[in-house]
Amino acid sequence: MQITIHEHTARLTAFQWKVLKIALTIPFGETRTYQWVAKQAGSPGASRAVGQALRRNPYPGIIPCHRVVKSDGTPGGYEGGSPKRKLALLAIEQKIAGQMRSHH
DNA sequence: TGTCCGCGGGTGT
DNA sequence: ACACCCGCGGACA
Repeated sequence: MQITIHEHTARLTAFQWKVLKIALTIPFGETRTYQWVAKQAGSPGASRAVGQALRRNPYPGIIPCHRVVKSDGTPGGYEGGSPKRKLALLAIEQKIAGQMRSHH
């Protein structure tokens, strides 16, 4: 069975889809900044708009919006303003990534 | 730290 | 067309 994602079904704009697809390319255990995502999307300076797009992430858990953090090192927003879960997810990912490396 | 302002895309009216 | 909203960024104190 073939699955096709129709972009209009989730009511997201082209820019928002672009942002979500870019988020998918961030490797496990790593982070990028909102600014970085904005540049990848071809709109440097649209970092706030990136936040808006990530907030509308229709596939939480699949699209790793938690890997996008602020440029000053603080985590930035997550699921209605709880950075705790965001930090916890990142800590887990980084721990697992480290174990994977040591096992080769 | 906290505050302030510019920013660019989105949403409602 | 307009006003208002933001999961931001950079500057400055």
